[in-house]
Amino acid sequence: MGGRLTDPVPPMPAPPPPLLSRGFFARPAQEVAPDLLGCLLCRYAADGTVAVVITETEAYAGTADAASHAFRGRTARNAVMFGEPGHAYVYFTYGMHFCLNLVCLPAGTASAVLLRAGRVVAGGELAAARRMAARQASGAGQGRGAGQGGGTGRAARIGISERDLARGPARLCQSLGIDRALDGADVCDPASPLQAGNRAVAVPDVGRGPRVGISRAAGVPWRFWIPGDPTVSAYRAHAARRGAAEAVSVPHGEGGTIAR
DNA sequence: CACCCGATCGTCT
DNA sequence: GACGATCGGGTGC
Repeated sequence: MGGRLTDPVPPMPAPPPPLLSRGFFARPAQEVAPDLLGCLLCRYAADGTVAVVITETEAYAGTADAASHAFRGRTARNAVMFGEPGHAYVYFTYGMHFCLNLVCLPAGTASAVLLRAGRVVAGGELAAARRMAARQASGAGQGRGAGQGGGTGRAARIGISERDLARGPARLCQSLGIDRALDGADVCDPASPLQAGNRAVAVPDVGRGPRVGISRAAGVPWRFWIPGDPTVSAYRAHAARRGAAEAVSVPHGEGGTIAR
């Protein structure tokens, strides 16, 4: 599907609510993360606009945080995290997914907030189309898809519920059409393809608990969410390494540095 | 509903 | 040469 080159570019909607300031992001990630709940995230693209209200976030404290991509210092991949606050740090993971972070603290320090989930409030159809395309592209299920509904199989069924459009960090990126091309985008710039706006909904309460899917610093409660919101993703502990021997003792006393 | 597993490849050891 | 800041489908209780 998708637009033809002759399709007119949709007009940019009126500017979203006041954008978040650079100063908003120039704070520790663990302070910014809960404050981002309820805020808007708008993605402007040639094929349309999609906006979400942020419902779940996680803070990563850079070189001081063993779970952060910046823990071991600056590399080509995480360079944006060491730059100005208010920019997008987008990374590719598991060979097929993208995740979006917003950089915190002044340049020179690496810190960021991972956006784990959102509620789509504009551009739902486009978001659903992107989600479907992504699922199809990754060869959903056991190949063989072509056999049955193949040829005419178009939109006969709606495979994605509204709540699942941006439920999870990779799904959120799919719905918003975010990939590495947006690494470094300034979300405080009104001319940017990705912008973050002030709170669009009240957030009377904030849930807090351990971050999802990490193996190091697994107990640190730096995940934040809007309690009761159905778009918040499910908690998953880090997957145990398959094939890894269980009782293997550390060959060379790693010391007692294992924080549990 | 709670696990379990495979897909897939860039990044860092 | 492992190991992921994941997702979706499958199995089993």
